[in-house]
Amino acid sequence: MSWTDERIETLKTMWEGGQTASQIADALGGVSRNAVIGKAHRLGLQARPSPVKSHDAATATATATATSEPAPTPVEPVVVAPPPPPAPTPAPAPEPVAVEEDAEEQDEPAPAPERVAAPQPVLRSVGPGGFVRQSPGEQQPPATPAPPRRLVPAKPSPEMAGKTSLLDLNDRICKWPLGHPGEPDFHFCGEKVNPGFPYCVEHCGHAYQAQMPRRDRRPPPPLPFGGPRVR
DNA sequence: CCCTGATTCGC
DNA sequence: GCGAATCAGG
Repeated sequence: MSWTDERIETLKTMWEGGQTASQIADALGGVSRNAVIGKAHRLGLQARPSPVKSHDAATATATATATSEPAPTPVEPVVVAPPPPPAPTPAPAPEPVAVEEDAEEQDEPAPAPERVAAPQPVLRSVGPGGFVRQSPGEQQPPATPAPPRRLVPAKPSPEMAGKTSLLDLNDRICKWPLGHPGEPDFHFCGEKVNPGFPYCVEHCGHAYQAQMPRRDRRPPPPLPFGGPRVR
């Protein structure tokens, strides 16, 4: 298997969406999770909570040098760290998007300085790919979940006529994917969104459900990015 | 044991 | 560039 554009796209989308390497690996099929991780790194995607990465010093010194001098006692032994700054910075910065030449819409650019403090209960949502997403109030602002990248050529085929293509996506239409990318009739729902959400009311119903049962292994719902093609 | 991601290194 | 082997924490 080789890393085609489409597979790389899927990898990025899933990786940034918080999927584990294993999940991505067998969603793609034909690659090991190691391959996925390797590729992700080569792509510069990274920066994800890893269980293994702390290499802070302090591990070495500990090993008892029988003779005193347990610690040089750096200045300020017990001073508690200063109060944490507010800065509610969402960690993953999905890299600045380059493609966005769209003429300014006639409405406000929506700097949205004030975040609507949505009293979201601890509610996880499961996206169209069957993967867990953050609740809108929790972290991800009501923005496009998938990279606003150009996946598909403009409107190559007549089949696309009347369909909502990637290019038609904007902040107020439902981005629920229908079909698989690459397939001739792949398009998006296109309904008017449920304000504050990336999907229309109906699809929000699908997207946002309490994640109740055990975190079982991948359910088989259709992936939005052309999941495990037949192997 | 299982899982996870990170790194290395021969190809 | 690729990914198996290996490492290492949870």
